[in-house]
Amino acid sequence: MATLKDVARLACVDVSTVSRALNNTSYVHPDTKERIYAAAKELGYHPNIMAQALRQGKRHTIGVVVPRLHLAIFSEILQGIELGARKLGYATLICNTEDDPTVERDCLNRLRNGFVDGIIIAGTGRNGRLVRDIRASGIAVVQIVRQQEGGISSIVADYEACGYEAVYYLYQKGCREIGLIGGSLHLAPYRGRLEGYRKAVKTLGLRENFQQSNYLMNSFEYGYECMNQLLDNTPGLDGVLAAVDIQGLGAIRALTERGIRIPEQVKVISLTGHAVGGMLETSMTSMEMPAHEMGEKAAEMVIGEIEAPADKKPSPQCVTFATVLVEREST
Amino acid sequence: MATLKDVARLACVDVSTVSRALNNTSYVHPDTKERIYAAAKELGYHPNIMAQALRQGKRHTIGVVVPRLHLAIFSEILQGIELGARKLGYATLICNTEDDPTVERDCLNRLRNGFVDGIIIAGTGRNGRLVRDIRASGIAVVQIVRQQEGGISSIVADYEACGYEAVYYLYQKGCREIGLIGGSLHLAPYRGRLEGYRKAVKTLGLRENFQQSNYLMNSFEYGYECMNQLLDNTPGLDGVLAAVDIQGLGAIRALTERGIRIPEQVKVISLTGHAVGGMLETSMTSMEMPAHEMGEKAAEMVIGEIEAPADKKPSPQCVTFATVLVEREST
DNA sequence: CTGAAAGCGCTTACAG
DNA sequence: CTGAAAGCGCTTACAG
Repeated sequence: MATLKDVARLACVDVSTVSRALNNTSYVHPDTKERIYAAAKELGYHPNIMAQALRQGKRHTIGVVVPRLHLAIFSEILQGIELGARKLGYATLICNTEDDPTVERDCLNRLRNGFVDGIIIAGTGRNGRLVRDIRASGIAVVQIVRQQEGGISSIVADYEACGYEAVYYLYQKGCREIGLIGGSLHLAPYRGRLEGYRKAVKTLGLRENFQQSNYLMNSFEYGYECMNQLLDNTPGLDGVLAAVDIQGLGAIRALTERGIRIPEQVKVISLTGHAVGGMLETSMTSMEMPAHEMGEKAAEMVIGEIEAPADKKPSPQCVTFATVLVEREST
Repeated sequence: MATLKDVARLACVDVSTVSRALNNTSYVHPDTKERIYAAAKELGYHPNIMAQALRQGKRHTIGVVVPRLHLAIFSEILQGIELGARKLGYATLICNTEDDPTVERDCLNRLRNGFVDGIIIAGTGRNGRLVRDIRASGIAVVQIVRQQEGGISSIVADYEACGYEAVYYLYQKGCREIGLIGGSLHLAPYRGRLEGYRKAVKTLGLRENFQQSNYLMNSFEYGYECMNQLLDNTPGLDGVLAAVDIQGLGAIRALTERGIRIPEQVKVISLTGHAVGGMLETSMTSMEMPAHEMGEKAAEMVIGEIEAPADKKPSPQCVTFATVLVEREST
């Protein structure tokens, strides 16, 4: 790899002049400039980002830490983050933790040590202390979807309203025995949806049927298992909310296997819709969060925080997006 | 952020001693060591990776460039890459290009300039020159899935066999008029599958029905549109191969809308199965490549290349994995 | 308009 | 066993 020094030698000037010419950071005589450009081109010069970053203390890069990418809303959010970051001249580095706190810890440590100016995280919730440390050390942090730490900005959907409205929707469609397939309650999104569900069920005078399972939270099996449990334990069940699409697929499979017709006998709605819901044979009604927009907003927020002068960093804020009902064939 | 110097000052030793102690790179008196550890802990010291990398010329990080993550095989391959890299002490930085050559170019340039020791890429095929340049500049490169540049190692599935076997399978199931939904033929995987399809169809004395569309290649609409075209143009169609799962979903939708029953009237098989195929209401028969294993292998290869001494870098090699038929309900 | 020098935070021969 | 020094590749006051 050619370095500044190589270019300087070839162009017969000092490295500082080369730096100034290439960065347009002060006037350089046009002739000199031309010689420098020619030399840089001839050598195929590319600045070493590590050295630049070390020197400048800025790398125009944000890190994104997500629990999973495969069949999850995060891959959609990511597209928004990347777009937002790109618009503002930042690049994006993604770390996928598979919801493993140990992996997450390693990712965060790696990112903090000079890789990025800011971090957007949908965390496992098990590294709160580390996240706070990182923020305290001057790296901008924004939480997305999974809000965990107070005092740190976050972008979320209105999970409670989401659960609440879904119940009302099914009720209005005629359901009177509605189940909820959930997830780990130490995570805000699942907890919020349960609360909304409870509130609605209570208000409507219905029974509460909340079902969890030991399978991996974001999985087909989780939905399948819960659906079977609900069917066994709840005579008259006629509607079910699945926390995420992939659970919904499992639920649909369980219903199909028992010969139960959707939506005639049981209606199914997913509380975290992403594109896949519309592609199914019986397409799935979903509450959808504006994933793309939320990602873009997160990028804007974290970059805003990065670029704010040290004496007036913005206060942490929480932006809540409404979810919207997308009606399809499963209800 | 505390630096080596801060630790040195607090422990009353030279920075070089601190470096040696913390890295266990030569003997340091136990007492000194203890003082240093205490100091590092007290200050919450974390080494600056940029500085380390600049100094050592190694960063123990590989970059992964993929065309998309949402609903694609790449998110599954990624899990394998990450596991393989982690096992060997490397971290992974992911760049998602959305199959846009311009974005890809920027990603590659960013990665080459000091961010990573090696790159695993499933490319757009439009930055071949740049990829070769990067490799020539000493950064290890491995291509995955999409083999584009000769002279650069690659990990692929046997696309031709995949297309060939799928046709034979459908034939043996009774199909006599088999269509293929394809993708961009400048990409090796699509081209290979078409070749296999053609060969099989010819051998069996069947008609060739290859269909493309103008929609985004890896999309539901692509499959939907192609399926409708095939149905309109091919009386007696009784089997169809979709290049990727998501096209298969579109095809199934098109069939369902016309009241055509799967698999009784038309059988559907996907040539790039990933987990979603098994989760559908009518689960989809697929040719599956060992995505996880391929990812892990790619990580091993690129790291092997990184760590080989400069005088005996391994020669580029191409590893081909067999795809396996997973029979489900759509055939 | 340009050069010489210092320094970002680290590692690593070289002495001792 | 430890310190002083050089240097990775860059940028940026400071002179001139």
